[in-house]
Amino acid sequence: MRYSKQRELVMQQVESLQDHPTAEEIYQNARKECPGLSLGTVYRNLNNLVEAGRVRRVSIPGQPDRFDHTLAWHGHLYCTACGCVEDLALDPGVVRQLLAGKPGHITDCVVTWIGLCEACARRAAPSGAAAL
Amino acid sequence: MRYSKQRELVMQQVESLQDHPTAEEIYQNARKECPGLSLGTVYRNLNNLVEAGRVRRVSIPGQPDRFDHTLAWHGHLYCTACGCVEDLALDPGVVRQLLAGKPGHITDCVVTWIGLCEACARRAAPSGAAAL
DNA sequence: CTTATTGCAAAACGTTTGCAGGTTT
DNA sequence: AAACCTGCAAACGTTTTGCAATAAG
Repeated sequence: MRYSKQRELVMQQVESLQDHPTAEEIYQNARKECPGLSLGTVYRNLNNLVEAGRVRRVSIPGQPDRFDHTLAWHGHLYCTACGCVEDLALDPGVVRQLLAGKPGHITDCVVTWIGLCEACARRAAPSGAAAL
Repeated sequence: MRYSKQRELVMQQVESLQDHPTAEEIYQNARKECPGLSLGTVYRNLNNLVEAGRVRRVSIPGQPDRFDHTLAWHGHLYCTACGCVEDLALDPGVVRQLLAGKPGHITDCVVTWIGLCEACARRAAPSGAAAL
């Protein structure tokens, strides 16, 4: 893979916008530093970086793909209220159990929680009310 | 929700094509019994049925949505070789741990395994060779 | 000099929607 | 008759692609 200003810029954006940006968000931010940048190039470079293992793709059902600079295994919480995506760690024991004794040949396991993030949950049930 | 021939036909297809059909597959099959059926109607009815809780939507990253008649909680294995999607049960203890102690207010948890199904894994590593 | 990479625009893809007409209740 | 549902076709949002021009090695 040959060096390119655009690719490094995309990489930097994924690292600095740590909140799992979409391609569009990366494009809008990167354009400030490189006005001629095109959205197609952002997509192409995100695919390059994912394939090279420098970036992870985060797919949330019904949403555009997001991109994550954290390479270590983790899951994501998608908040249906504010739309944010938060990293959620998983106990190593649970991860082991998730992968153990499965048929076939597992190469990856994606875990996504759907619900409200902590801030939105607090907003929804203010006065210390029980939150399921 | 008012009765309609088309909706019941879509429901039947999800039940009889038990291998998590896509909207397109449901459309192609249902058209044999109802030639005038349109793809838009299939999508509209799948959305109705999902909203009514009679059908579950299965989202696999980078793939068109699939639909599942099994309502009980379970995960899916997506085979990158043949493209099939298989149900995979999860130990109730693991499910409890997946949901316990999470911040916010979790309403659902999606678990998807990526790899090879049993048949494709056997094909890839024939003579009893170690798999992973 | 060779070939990866770019910007652009068009197209692909899965899915949704507006509308006029047909069905269900 | 009122409300819902349909087929059709156009539109949508996201992502990919073909191309001629540019930049990297």
